[in-house]
Amino acid sequence: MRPLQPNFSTRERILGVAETLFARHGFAGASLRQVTAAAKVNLAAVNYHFGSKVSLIEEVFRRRLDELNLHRLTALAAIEANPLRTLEDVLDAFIRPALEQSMDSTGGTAFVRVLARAYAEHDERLRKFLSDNYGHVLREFAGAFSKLLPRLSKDELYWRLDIVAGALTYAMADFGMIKRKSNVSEQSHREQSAQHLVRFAAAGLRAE
Amino acid sequence: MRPLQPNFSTRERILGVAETLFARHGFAGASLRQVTAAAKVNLAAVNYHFGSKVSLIEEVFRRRLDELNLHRLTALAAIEANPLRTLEDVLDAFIRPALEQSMDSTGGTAFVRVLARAYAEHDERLRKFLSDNYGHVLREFAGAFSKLLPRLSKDELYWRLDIVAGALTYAMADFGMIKRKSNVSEQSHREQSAQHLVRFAAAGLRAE
DNA sequence: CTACTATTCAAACGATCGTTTGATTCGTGA
DNA sequence: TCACGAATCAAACGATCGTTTGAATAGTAG
Repeated sequence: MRPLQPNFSTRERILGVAETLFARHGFAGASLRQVTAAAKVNLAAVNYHFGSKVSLIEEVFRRRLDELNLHRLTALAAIEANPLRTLEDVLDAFIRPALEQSMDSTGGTAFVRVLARAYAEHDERLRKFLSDNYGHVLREFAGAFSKLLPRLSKDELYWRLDIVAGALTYAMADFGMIKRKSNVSEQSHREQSAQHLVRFAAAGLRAE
Repeated sequence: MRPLQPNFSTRERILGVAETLFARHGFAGASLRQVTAAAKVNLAAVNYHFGSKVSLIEEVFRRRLDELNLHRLTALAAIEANPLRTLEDVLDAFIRPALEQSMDSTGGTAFVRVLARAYAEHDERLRKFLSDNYGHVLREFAGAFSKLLPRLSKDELYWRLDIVAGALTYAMADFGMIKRKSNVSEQSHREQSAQHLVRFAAAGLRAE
């Protein structure tokens, strides 16, 4: 038995369905009744396993972001060991883990849309949660970019990184016209996406 | 008297407050009771003047987008008359009207955040409404970009325009780290923003 | 002034929200 | 087998949701 260890199946099923429905209808728009019905679990299971809807939302983020940002930092560390590293390398260290995760079989596709929603939400609690738990990752990358773009002022760099983050979030969420052609695999589609984003972002960061 | 012309004050007050609260809490997150309370009007006034919450949301978009896209098309037409037009000119025609509107005194700041939410929402009805009413504007701009980027395939162009749109939406919504310094005017802040966005987007579109 | 419509208002509708409760079932250690 | 905590369940809580109703008020045309 696993005392104090909540039922894995129920807990994971709730997290997966919540991720999907939060991506589709937003945090306020997806109700716990929809979530639990789709997950085929009892309504009370959410409060039993997570305590509240807010905690469930935070856990949806934690489950993906812990792994994602670990991969990002690992990739960044590997890049920084190379003295010949380029802007494209650093961008790739940031973008590729996100695209790879969004490709995984356990439904990471929905999570990038949840992330996009988080950007759109101005909810103070959610922003504080993300900043408290993952702000250091963004700070590390900002430092790496700063070294590679010495001619940019700090303000200017932040300006551009903000745009890059927005474009990345937007593109990854698969908004708009980007549609995968049926004759290219999901794998190569993501590979192309990463190359596009890296090239586009590098050009923007280097402009002028 | 103005028969069939709803009370201007009440109607406008609802639209303004709704825009602010939709930007802050989302379409599902902002209730009609919050809206009408903040607007100091009766709860039933929303259904009286707009019919439903969905219609109110659409009217919030229509009020701003009619004017915004008119300005965009006007600016584009002026640009296209010039045979020496550049990519930056077309981008400016798209970006500047949005930034100018977000600067106006009647609270356009909130609207760009509503727009960002609309991008994040996957709501089919809302997407169809926007596509039906304003899709032709995007199509016109895509044509203008296409002429200036003849070496890009149609797919490649759409890829990049999608990223540009994402970056623009994100940046305009004032997300992340971009903060106006207290010693620069709102006017020059927006001017700088437009220049940043145009420069960044042009570099990305021209890359490779 | 009167008649009529446009508008505002308080109140209530049924539905759904997140959360809590208390009983029941499950699963294992002793 | 028994006991006990973990987990699930149906049911209900009060609150809030969007919407509707019917009466009260405002404001003008005749």
